Amino acid sequence: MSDLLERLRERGWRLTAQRRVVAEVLDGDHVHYTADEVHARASARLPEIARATVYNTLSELVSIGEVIEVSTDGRAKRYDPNARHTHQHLVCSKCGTIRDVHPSGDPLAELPEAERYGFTISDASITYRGTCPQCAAA
Amino acid sequence: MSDLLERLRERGWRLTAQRRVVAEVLDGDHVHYTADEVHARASARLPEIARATVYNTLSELVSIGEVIEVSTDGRAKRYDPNARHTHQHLVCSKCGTIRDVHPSGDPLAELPEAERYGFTISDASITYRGTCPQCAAA
DNA sequence: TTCTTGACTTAGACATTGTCCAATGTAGGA
DNA sequence: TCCTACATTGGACAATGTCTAAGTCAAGAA
Repeated sequence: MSDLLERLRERGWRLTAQRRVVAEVLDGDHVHYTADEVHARASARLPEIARATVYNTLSELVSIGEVIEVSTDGRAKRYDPNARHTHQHLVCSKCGTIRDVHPSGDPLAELPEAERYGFTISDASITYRGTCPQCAAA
Repeated sequence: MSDLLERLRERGWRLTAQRRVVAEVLDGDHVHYTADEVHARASARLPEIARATVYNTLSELVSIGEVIEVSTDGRAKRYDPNARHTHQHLVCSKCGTIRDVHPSGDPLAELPEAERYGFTISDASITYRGTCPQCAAA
């Protein structure tokens, strides 16, 4: 994740302790925390970090494309740092767990011209829903 | 939409004025209101209808599969009454307009077994994002 | 190194969306 | 018509996110 900090610096960002901590929390694959979870984990390392700062930093990371915002259920948005490799999401309807998955087709190519209504389409995201093994066993 | 009322009656639902009004508001294709918009439109016909009643009725319609809940942006969920025909959604990133669309492939079939992580998958939804003609012109 | 400055952070008020509950009302069967 | 279980109401509450004014600080300049 230090390369993320590097990229941020190249964009002229001021590297504050708060931003560093948020970036560290988001480190790793298959991480899909809510803003609140990011705040909780960041607080563990930097107790005085403000909620607003976490929201600000997450929004900035999303706007420059380093992190993807995932809203699967109308509850809290989740933040997915694995933005450099296109992938889709598999969500457990019961516990809300999210996995990154890689389907075979290209959904963008599968939308006929007649179904585009003049839109300029930039992106397609697929959400698979089901029950995870843990919840199925319970 | 009177057939919806008929189906509800068959399920043993009590047909109250409030439920009737909510069903009427949801009548038609390409309708994707938020709960608040449903409430506003229902209030126009039945001024004393409570917010909680609208939420209750919408939840019930979703749980019996007459209406689909769509959360495209982490803001308010939208309610899509066109549930009997499977379809996907095309969302304008600027104004939030939603259109129903029908891509060619079957996303469920495109998720390899190795990418299912033991989940029992029940459903796949695709959200296309882009800019609608109106917003592109502005 | 120290200074300066504009960007960053903070705390808390506020906004939006959704849920819950006790009291009241009523649809539909007896 | 009367009963009663189910539905509705209104308002409190909860969860998530946004905004603002005042204070703080990273990083370049001198």
